[in-house]
Amino acid sequence: MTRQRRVILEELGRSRAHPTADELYARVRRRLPHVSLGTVYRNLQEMADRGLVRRLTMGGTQKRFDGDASEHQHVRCVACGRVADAGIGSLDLPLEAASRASRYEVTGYRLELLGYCPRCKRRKHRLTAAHV
Amino acid sequence: MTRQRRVILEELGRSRAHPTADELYARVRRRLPHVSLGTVYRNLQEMADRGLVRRLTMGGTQKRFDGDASEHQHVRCVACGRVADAGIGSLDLPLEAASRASRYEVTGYRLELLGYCPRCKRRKHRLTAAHV
DNA sequence: ATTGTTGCAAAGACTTTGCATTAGC
DNA sequence: GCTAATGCAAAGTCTTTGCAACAAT
Repeated sequence: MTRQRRVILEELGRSRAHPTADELYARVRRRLPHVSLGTVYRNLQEMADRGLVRRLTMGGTQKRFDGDASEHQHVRCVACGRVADAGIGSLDLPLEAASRASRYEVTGYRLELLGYCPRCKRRKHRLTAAHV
Repeated sequence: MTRQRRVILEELGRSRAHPTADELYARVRRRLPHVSLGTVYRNLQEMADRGLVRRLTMGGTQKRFDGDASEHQHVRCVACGRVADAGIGSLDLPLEAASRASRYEVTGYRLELLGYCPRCKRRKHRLTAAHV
């Protein structure tokens, strides 16, 4: 447990914003100015493999990270890309039906809710390609 | 409507495999040996914007494309990355509840089912990072 | 002392783009 | 002939990695 790793975990845990690696890097850098992006990636990778944090594949081009590793769903703002907890837990999806129809053995799912964040709600800009 | 665009669309429509851009490129190349990857990307982008094809953000690192633009769900094999139609249409998810809990205006969702394809079903390898 | 981690920079993987040339209508 | 699309290659974006120096136990 190095200083870097501790600070990375702390900053991730403290953020409610599901930051991308470089957003987290910026935060960590305020406390450890000489930390490198590679270290941030390496630690996130490591901790995701151990199940301490979650790596989120949302619709944008960058991965996001969540200090809360428990099973829960997220909403992404299609206007600005912001991500938040959706406040709903696991769902009862027709995995059986999907298994039969696809001939796969369907064992789980990944869900991403889409919408407009409080800030973008009113002035709904056009979707920018970057976030779709 | 250029020759390239026609062939790209044809090959995408013909494939049931939800190919990545480079997989599609390989197929198109068999018919148009001098086509460039850039052209494939440009046309896929263009046609996705027009709603003629769908660009799928699955769990892997590459985007995949679907010649069937209608609303339907997909399954991805966590062992080999293969993608297939899940055989289920739209779902009735608690978008209202999510809206209230998150303060977003939740208007839609993106779902990806996970499992093992027929080929990988038996010898379930460990998940490779590339496809998770 | 040993082992794992860091910083740095370079390399990788995937996608987009500038530009002169060519094809479509 | 005019406009839009192509091929090529370079550039971009995000992420991973090799390696010598360094820190943790």
